[in-house]
Amino acid sequence: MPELPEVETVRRGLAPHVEARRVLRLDQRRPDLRFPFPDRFADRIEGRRIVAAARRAKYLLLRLDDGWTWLVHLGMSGRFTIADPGGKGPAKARSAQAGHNSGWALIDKHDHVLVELEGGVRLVYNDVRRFGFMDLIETAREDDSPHLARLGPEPLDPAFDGAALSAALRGKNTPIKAALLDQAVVAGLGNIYVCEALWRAGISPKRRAASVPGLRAQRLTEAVRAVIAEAIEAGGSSLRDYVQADGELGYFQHAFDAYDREGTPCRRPGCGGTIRRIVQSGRSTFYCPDHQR
DNA sequence: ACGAGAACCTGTTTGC
DNA sequence: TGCAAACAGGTTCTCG
Repeated sequence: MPELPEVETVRRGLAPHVEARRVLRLDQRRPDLRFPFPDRFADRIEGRRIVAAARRAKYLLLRLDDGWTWLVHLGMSGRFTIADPGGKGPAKARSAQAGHNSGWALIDKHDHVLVELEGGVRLVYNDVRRFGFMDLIETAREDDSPHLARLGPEPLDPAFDGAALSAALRGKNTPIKAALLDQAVVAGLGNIYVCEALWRAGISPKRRAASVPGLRAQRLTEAVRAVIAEAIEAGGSSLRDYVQADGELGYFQHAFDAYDREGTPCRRPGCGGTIRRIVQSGRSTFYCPDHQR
């Protein structure tokens, strides 16, 4: 899934196509994704104008002109793309497994929400594993919504500094790897970028979170910031499912130093270590035992 | 109260 | 070659 850089890339891809456009039709093709859709979901969006495409952590926030925000989480395999009226490009990127014709050209069986906007713009939300979800929240009170209320700082926000991270990690016995995946500590990191940030900061993923204060925490915030900024710059990572809004693939995966590099030489100059894979709270961690302490 | 693990769902890769 | 187990970017709930 999409971690913060991928969601930001999707946001940037969608924004010029959706902003200031009215939603003419929304076709919700099943009652739920990870959770049920809110009541009268399509009715409450059809006829509204999308005034802005924003993002908080891994949430895409489409601001509507009636004071509500259409919240989208892509889960592990969600894609939100611009459909090409000609059926090429994104349709191809969505791996056109035989679908059926619904008046929207050929659709995939995992295309769960189809949207038609003014000007002939069509959006497709596709999600194979259905871990994603959508909701409608009041824009003025969105910070109090259950989805957003407990999120920590954005990694690129200046408020995310060494002192703030130290404070968030205080008293935590869990490994630093797990702590960074906690969206209340810092919002938007996932398995890949946590591994990358720890590699850069030279911190062992097994180290107790509370033992990363002061200078180490400072270095860690800088590593997180750099990894996230570079990944956004590269248009995100393309693993199995992820594609940008226009169906193009991201490039950051070519820059991984740790993630999915088990058994390969550590790329840190002069290190000489070998990347190892371990499992922490049920998920793969990739790190270099030599320079990550 | 905290932290580890399971559960949610489908598709692809790996290993015997 | 074939089949089954392992694994995949996230979040949330339960259990100890």
